[in-house]
Amino acid sequence: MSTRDKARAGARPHHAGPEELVQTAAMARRFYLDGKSKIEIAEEFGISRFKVARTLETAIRDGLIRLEIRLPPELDAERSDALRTRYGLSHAIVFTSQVQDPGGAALVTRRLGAVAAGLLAEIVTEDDVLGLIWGPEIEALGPELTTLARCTVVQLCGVTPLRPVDANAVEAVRRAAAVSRGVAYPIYAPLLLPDGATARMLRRQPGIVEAVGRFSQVTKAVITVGAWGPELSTIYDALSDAERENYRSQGACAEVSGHLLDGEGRIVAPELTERIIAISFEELRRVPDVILLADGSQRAAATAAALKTGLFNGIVTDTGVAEYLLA
Amino acid sequence: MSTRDKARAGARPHHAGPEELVQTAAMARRFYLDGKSKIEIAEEFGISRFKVARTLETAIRDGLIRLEIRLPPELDAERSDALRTRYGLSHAIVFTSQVQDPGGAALVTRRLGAVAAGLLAEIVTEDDVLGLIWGPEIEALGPELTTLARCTVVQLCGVTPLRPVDANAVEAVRRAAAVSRGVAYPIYAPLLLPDGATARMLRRQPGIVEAVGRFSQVTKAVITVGAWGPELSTIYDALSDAERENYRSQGACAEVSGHLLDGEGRIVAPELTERIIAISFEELRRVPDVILLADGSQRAAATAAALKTGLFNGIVTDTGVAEYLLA
DNA sequence: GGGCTATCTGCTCATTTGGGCGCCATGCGC
DNA sequence: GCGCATGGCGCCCAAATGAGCAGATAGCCC
Repeated sequence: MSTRDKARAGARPHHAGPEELVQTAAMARRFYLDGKSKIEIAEEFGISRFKVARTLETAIRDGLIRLEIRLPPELDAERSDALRTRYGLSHAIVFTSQVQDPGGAALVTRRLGAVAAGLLAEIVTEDDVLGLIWGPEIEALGPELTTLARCTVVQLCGVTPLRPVDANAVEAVRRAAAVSRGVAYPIYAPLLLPDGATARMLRRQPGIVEAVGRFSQVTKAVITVGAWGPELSTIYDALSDAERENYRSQGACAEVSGHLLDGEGRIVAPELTERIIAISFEELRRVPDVILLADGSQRAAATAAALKTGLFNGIVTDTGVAEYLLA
Repeated sequence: MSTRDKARAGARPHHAGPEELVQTAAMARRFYLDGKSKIEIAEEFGISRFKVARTLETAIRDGLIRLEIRLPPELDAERSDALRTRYGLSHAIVFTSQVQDPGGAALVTRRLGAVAAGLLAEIVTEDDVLGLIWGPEIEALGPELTTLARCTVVQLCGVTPLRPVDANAVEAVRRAAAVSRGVAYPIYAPLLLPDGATARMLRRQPGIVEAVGRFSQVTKAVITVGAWGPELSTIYDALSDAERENYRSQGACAEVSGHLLDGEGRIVAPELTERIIAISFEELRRVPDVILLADGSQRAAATAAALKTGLFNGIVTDTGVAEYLLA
């Protein structure tokens, strides 16, 4: 009879009869849903277990049986996985962004905040010291935080409110601490100062030294990346035109925690480092989990540069950026 | 951290974070689609293989991963399987019927013919001797036959054309033989005769004895079931009103191969058996594969009775009948 | 604070499973 | 008609897997 099967089948497509279809479906249900073993199924249908295995195999290959992975629609499992594998990350979450959405940049940032809040709720434990940088993504994160283990929260840099919405700049840190019922260490100081001396002096000020002194204890840091352009970087916006152009000519492409990076992730303008109040790359490198928040295609190249620093083992980003990173 | 998971999880639903969702999705893809082993996956994600197993397990349980079995829409895999299991059949195929379809009885019969033709194409081999009873379902089967192994085809009963469409009563046998390029043994004689003597005489006639003599060689028989009512049974339609009522009072409920059955599948009116030209139950019992074609809810009870004879190891029927049989 | 419970975790061992192999029947080209 | 290629089939054996178990840990109730 099986010989006839072959004869009837002809070429590859193997025109299956109703009996075979129904039987295959039954075997698939038995195996995948009822959890029966192939041996049991073979006995039930009076065939060899190898036949069962091959039947299911070809059924999957021919698409008769399909595996559907249902995920909240805002999560992009495929790109998340690709990103994680490609960049060797521990955490990689890509959420879907409607690229064509016109004024949607702010909306994308809000969704980033929600996803990042979910991630923090998931991975932060009581023993963690959570560090938050300052930036629009962090501000979007704040309101979305609803659950958090009782951890300490440390602000990782000063703030330079330039836009009205920045008024609640340190709000995220306070909000995180409130949600987690933990201790908060905000930094009430500008991110960028006129010179290194001022910055050094400020770092020793009470209320600031408490936070800065805890940089080395941070176990999970959430960092944003800025691109070298207006409204895309807190540092860029705080500099003069001449400085902006100067650094651009030096190849500045991205900004991470107040540090400027070129396209290869190397620090340019080390002198700027003196003038900021922010966690350093050396300190960041000792943090077990450093998660990069990056949204918006305008920041795609900057995100790539940031990843090249090797500082990050986690990323939360949108489809657009992910596609750039995977291209 | 896992302890926090539990704390955060709260009750059963386990509100999963994005990281977990994405990771689960990645593991599912690795395991089910890429064919990686759980051990490999465990190594890749830095967890134990047990954790991988449990993650996938709960993902399936919670519906995050779903197995979709795609089948031609006319086939009802679930009921086919249920029928097969419940009645211990080798072949059970249920096709979907639109019950509310008003004049759809004929349409259902046509679909039954198509499905049955597919089944025969699938299971009949060169070595088989295919036996076909006479009835509306068989007539619907004929035109649908397009592929058939080179088998011998034997008609299993005489015909009593009462309706115009019955003119081509033996057409199915000829058609089957033509498609299979095999030998046909039709029976040009009435199914029901006035008395046993006539029937016995006819069975010895040349052209009839060839077919009747081959009843014992049949390896696959296709049988229909009639209900005890007008237009539902070839025998009923051929009897007089008095006889109909007589047999009804004896409990006649179904008609199979010219034999009347009560609700329990027992033969009533054995005297009628003398008057027919049709394969007997004894002969039928020796046929390895006996497939029942039953369509239309009017025949549901009759089908149940027929199955109780234990003659059948296969059935092709529609959803309505299947539901009755499973109720 | 102290046990108790529920849960998660990884382990051992028996079972299940798949890759690769040879066997056999069939179809095909010579 | 006859070898040869092809594909299905089942088996061997090593790898993969699951069931059940024991330890650990945190939450919880008294």
